[in-house]
Amino acid sequence: MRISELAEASGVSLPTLKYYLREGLLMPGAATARTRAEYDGTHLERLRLVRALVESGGLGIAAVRAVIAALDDPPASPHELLGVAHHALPLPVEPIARSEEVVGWMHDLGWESCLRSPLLGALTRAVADVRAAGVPLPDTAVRAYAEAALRLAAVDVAIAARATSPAAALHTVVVGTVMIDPLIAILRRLAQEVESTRVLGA
Amino acid sequence: MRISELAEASGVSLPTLKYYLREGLLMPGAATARTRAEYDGTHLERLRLVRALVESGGLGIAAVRAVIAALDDPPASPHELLGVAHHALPLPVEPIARSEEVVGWMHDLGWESCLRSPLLGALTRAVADVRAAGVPLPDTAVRAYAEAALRLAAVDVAIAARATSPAAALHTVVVGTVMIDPLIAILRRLAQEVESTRVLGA
DNA sequence: CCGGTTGGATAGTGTCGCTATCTGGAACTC
DNA sequence: GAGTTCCAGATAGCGACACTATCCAACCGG
Repeated sequence: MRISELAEASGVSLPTLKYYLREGLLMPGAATARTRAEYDGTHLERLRLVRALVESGGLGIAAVRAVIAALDDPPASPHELLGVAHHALPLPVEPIARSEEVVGWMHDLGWESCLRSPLLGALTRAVADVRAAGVPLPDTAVRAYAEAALRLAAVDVAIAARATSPAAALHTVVVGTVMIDPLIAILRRLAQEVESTRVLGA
Repeated sequence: MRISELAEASGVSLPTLKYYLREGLLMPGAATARTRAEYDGTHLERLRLVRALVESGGLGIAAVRAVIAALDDPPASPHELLGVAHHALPLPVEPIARSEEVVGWMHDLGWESCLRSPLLGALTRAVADVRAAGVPLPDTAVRAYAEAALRLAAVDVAIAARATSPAAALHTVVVGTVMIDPLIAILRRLAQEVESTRVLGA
């Protein structure tokens, strides 16, 4: 299809398509002449990915480019997969130096495999920010959140394990990680309503 | 303290302080003269809240203003508390018309108390976006996510229940809801590493 | 009584994600 | 083959946002 058809099929405006081409978020079509190129389903798919990452995932253009670069260059072993995925993704908050407290939590939880993760710096920052905002956050609460997070992660891994190729698995993990965050945020708020009516009665 | 001292104590630049005053995010100090005002600990506290909401929570100025307005006007009953809190908070994604599917999920989960929530439109959108990005998302996965979300919410409610006044509870719920989202996102990624090494072996 | 700070107002900055326009050329239509 | 439509590539502009800078008159502290 031609670019105008791609615009119509994807719902993305033609100037925006050109912008994405310039920024390298969308690969060029097959040139059929010096002023004509042919686009296909892969372009449509890529566009859906880009729009989803930007709109629902809240990623910036540079972050989307990094994600795409990672997806185009999948690791050989499933072992490195998460590392590549998490490295391509921006952190939810700016990390600071990891605190003793969070390292202690990792030990308590038996999460020794995370001790080298740069995410611990982000976790330290997130906890500090919550407390700075005046919300009490005892050890037990973090522990409970972590245990619930493990259940979330079990679902994530189960979904990713169904992928048929490393490339597909990487796609699922990267996109799933960033796009399911808002899904979980919404489910959490709904669950708060459920839980609070349960606790407080009608 | 004077405004310049407030700037130094809070780490927020003086022009930014003036900006927050203009935007109504920071209440005016007690005027000691026509060109002099006195600020105190409450201003420092408010500033910490604003910075946390903006930097860690990712809220815009308008959203912060709405949150602050809600906090300054707490509801009488704990029953309305969540409604006020959720109403003041921006949705993680732009909602669309709720689908039959998500309504069905609410019934399956026994979450009938959510059937009127505007969050269902956002949930519909989030699910559609995940699928548009090419990640399979079966019923069972959403169900499992929802059950984990219920555990998260149980912790939220337990934290909020320890507040001593409706105003404090509202503060905890609003701030906790928006600021703990990134915390959960980070814990989820750490848990993914744990879970994947568990499943894939070393 | 005078240098330095303050409140209030207004204007400017940098970033981001597009959006609009221009140009030369190619393709389709009749 | 003339007329119309479309396209790639390049450049410039826009609107929102979160600040940031500057100016001025008032006023305090020494």
